[in-house]
Amino acid sequence: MATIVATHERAAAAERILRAAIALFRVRGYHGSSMRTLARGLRMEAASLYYHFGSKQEILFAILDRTLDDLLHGVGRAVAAVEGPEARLRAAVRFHVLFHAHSQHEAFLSHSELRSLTQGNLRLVLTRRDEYERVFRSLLTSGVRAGVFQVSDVRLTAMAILTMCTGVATWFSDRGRLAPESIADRYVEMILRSVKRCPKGSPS
Amino acid sequence: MATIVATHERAAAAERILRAAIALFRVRGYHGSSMRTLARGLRMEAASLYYHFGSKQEILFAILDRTLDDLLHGVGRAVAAVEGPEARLRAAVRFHVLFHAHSQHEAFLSHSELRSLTQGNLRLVLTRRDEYERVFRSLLTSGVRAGVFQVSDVRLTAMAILTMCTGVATWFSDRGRLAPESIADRYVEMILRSVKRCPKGSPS
DNA sequence: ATACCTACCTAACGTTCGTTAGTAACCCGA
DNA sequence: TCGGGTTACTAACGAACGTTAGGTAGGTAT
Repeated sequence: MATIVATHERAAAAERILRAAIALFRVRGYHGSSMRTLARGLRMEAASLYYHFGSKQEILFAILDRTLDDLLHGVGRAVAAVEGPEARLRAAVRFHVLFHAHSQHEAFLSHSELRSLTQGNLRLVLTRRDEYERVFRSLLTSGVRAGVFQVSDVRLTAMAILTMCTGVATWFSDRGRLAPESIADRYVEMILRSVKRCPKGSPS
Repeated sequence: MATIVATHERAAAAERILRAAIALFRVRGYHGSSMRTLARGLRMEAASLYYHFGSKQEILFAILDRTLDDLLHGVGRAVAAVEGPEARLRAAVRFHVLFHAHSQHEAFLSHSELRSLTQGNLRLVLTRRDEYERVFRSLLTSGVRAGVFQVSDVRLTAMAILTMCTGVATWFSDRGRLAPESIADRYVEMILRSVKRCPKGSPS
């Protein structure tokens, strides 16, 4: 029991550090943040952080690794909950936007601090990011095959959709005009308008 | 004449420094790049950089300031060259995408290194960026008023369009599958599909 | 020939960086 | 009450940071 409690508290301390690091890295960037500044925000000494993490780099990787986990599991659950390419794309886009609003800071870091990862850690993260992007590409492809989408270039369209939604993390504000749900709804509409096959023969 | 030559060479040296800084900051980030590393790439000593720029911060600001200049003038010229809300939005989007492919690195920095600016410099840059965004908002508004666009939220749509196109700077590659022109064409089509008013009453 | 300016250099400044070693306070089971 | 593990601390390491002072080689103007 003692070890379980200890483990819990240890995990909780690590969690506190990660949360503080997310907030700090988001504002000042990884290289612009020092271990001493991070520690100060936690009312600790910098050296104490090394009890929980082996290095500064390990902290960054832990943040990005977990964020990629959440993205992959989240989009998997969202897509599995409905049927058909259109409903699934709606669900995937909706999840992606909501995640980038709710988990704004870590989502932002997962894109902006890739360059601060060591080579090995970058490879690990990019592999999972590719996997995530593949979900969207395959949804588009299914829709095109089923005749409900009309897309001239699946790869490009997937990138366009993802970067558009990812951008939410850069400008979203809790105290802003629009709630995450509203933003997600409108993004879903915009995106579906641009990929849906038009019944009449107007496009391009 | 001597002074003119001197001035030219001085400006050329400053230009070389800016170009090297753009490449370096892009890869390592502002705080991840040192004056010594920057100098090494130029076969200089770090101290010599201070003959051309007052500080590291001044180099970053010079990059972002000029990029904002290019964006504002470029979109102004693009929009002025054609008539009507739809043609103008096409032109603006086209310019924005092409700029973020051709001037990829500095365009990337103008978004990713805002947080590395001092407060005063940030204010200057943000003022101009707001001005740039306003161009797109007013194009959308004109189109809605003219009845050619159908947009539920102009502000949100403008942000969506801009972040989508800005994203090009993060993934574009010279040696990639698609030329900037092709990317611009497809982006223009996607965006216009999602803002154009549908003749029939299907949307939402 | 002299004086000056330009564009760089070497050397060093004080500070901060990530990280390690060694230690002290605390809590728990025995 | 004792001993061991947990979690933090203080102190310090060498390296790297942005920046400044002062000097020097070479071209130009007088």
